[in-house]
Amino acid sequence: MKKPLVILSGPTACGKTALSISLAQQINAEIISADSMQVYKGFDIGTAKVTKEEMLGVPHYLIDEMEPDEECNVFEFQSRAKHYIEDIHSRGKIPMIVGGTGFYIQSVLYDIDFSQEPADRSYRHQLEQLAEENGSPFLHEKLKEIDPDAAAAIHPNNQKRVIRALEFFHETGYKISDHNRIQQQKESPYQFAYFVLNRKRDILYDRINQRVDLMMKNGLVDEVARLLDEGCREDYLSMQGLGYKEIVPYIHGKCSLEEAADLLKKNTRHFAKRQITWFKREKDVCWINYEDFSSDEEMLEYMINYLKEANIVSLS
RNA sequence: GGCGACAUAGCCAAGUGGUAAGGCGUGGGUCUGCAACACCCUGAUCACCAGUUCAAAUCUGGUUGUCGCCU
Repeated sequence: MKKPLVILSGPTACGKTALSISLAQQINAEIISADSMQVYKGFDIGTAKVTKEEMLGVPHYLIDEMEPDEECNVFEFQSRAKHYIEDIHSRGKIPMIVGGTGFYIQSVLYDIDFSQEPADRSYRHQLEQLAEENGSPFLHEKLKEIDPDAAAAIHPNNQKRVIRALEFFHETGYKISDHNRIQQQKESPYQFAYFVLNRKRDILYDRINQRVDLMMKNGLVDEVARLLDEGCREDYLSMQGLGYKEIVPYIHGKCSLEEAADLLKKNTRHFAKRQITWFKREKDVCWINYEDFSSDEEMLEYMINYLKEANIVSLS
């Protein structure tokens, strides 16, 4: 029998955190965060990171695990998450992945194979140089020669993906389109339930706007200033997160506070929309539309019943 | 009441006779080692009516509305 795994995701600001803790308490689960930004130490207000108090004693992993100058990526996330899942299982508890980074969730849920040798950066830099000099479509032409399927699937303007496809071929000798095809057919090694919490669009957008206002009130600017003081550089991956890349220009006097806040709201709304698009094509998800329930208790009850039927928690 | 200006998609906005740029927002989508990333797609017949003309968002007259100035 496959081991159980519960996933709770959804767009930013939909209310995942509070729900996840209630659910974890009820089914005796421990939480693994699937959030590409909450892994960084010191990035608290802008990432709406769970506080110790909010955790109510539920163990959390993959939060505050990396330094701001380190670079998290799917592979890194996947290997750490797998390790925690195993550990939680070994103690007879249920691992619960909570967070909004769909790609990270996917990597663990389907145990996607990233096990090739880590990229030697020089080839990537070479390609970036080439793109710089000859334009992005030039690389796309090269990709067409070695992997027409990948070239057809990736837009010529999407330099990052074109480079990755080229890099993959360079490293492994295989076409990334073949690799992807195989990975897509994988079945999950887990007995899983994949909840996606969502709200009506206009309500979600309202919540996002209000949350940004709250972040500003709670000292987001101070947090960003402090990170800069501590030596965080603007080009760190960690500083590219929402709430950071918008505030830095304000601190450097390049825009007004209001402009920065408006931009942050807008970017966050766009992000939420992209997340929803991602979940729509993820198979086997159980949508939890907030408005369909008359209370949080009713919603929790529904989820627990679903888990029972899916044979993830035992009937009792 | 008089004079003047303006009236183009949800918003901003180009276009002054040949059959509607662009930006933003919105909506949809792609994604398999940077994913809170990167990338793609998405709309109007130009306030209304009448006229001039082969041809009008672009010219003329009227109507309505908005803004400004004047009494």
